[in-house]
Amino acid sequence: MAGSTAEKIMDIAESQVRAGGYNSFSFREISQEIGIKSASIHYHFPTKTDLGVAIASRYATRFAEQLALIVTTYPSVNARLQAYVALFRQALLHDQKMCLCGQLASESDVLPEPIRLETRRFFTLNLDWLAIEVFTGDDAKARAASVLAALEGALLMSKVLDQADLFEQVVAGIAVR
Amino acid sequence: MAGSTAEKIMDIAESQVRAGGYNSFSFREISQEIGIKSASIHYHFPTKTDLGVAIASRYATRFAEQLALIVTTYPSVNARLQAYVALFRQALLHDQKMCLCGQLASESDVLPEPIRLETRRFFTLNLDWLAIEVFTGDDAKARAASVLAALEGALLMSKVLDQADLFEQVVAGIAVR
DNA sequence: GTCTATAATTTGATAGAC
DNA sequence: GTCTATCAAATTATAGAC
Repeated sequence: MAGSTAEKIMDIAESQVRAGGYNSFSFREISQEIGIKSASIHYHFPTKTDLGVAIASRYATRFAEQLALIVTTYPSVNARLQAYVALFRQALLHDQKMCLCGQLASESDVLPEPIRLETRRFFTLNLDWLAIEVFTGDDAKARAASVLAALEGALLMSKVLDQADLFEQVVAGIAVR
Repeated sequence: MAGSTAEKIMDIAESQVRAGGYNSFSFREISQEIGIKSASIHYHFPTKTDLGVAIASRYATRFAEQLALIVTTYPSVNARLQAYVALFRQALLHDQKMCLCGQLASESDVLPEPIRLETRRFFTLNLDWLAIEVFTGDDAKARAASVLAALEGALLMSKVLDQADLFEQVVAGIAVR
């Protein structure tokens, strides 16, 4: 866990949210894990909303960077889709947790508005990317929605049932055409 | 909102959880909505965990009853799948919220064990039903997982983006074979 | 069954010293 | 940047009167 204190705070906050949701993480838990006092966190992130926006924004931006990298790396739409699926697989295997924005989406009704907007940004940028860089034709948007829904749902099921192979079973049904 | 006080409590609790998650609902909010004091809720449900188990168990049991009804009503696997999808569509359109157990699944890491078990029961009974009453063949389990993941993910996306047509786009890609 | 009263804990947040 | 000290609010929960 390298990086500045602010980055450490964000790393732990993201981990907590992905485990139990926005209302499940606290400044005190984060501070104890880092080894500082909870009051010190307010120096880096004045309010909890500020911290929530920061991790959601970072997550969406990092994802967008990965998507851009996929486009420049793979000319084939099949390879792009495979690499895209791998992004979600990593979330499950490496972190054994939900997609951060999938988690936030489930509680979007009670999120502070700025956090909800960042969460929406994640979903729209994913849908747009799939509908432009992977799928073609009249039903490109619909197919994009199907893929993203399947991946988010697969993460959800794999998490609650603690069965990583469920994710692979769902992934096996995903194809470009 | 008819029924006994206990049922009213469960109705409101379920609504709150489906909106913002398990850590987002409180005895005080429920009591204010009903018009009693929060202490009175403890008479019906001694602890918050008890209430959480009650609504998760009721949700899973009701769902199981619907599944049994579908089997006796429709002989065709196509019709069964269509009726199954309609169960999730109702959750979105009528309540404009997540599936209760989909919501609980996302926070399963921080749920009290009895609630997590009820949540798991919902998913296993759905997967088992789909793999027996709708799909056939070697990949029946995989196809069942794909359908449930797509539906849960579709609810998630439709909720956060506030676009009910996203659900229909995903549903359009679901078929028996 | 519901009430009042209260306890014990946790939470996000601020002020000011260092 | 981090600390101590403190605050106001919300939370689940209990005891006992009615």
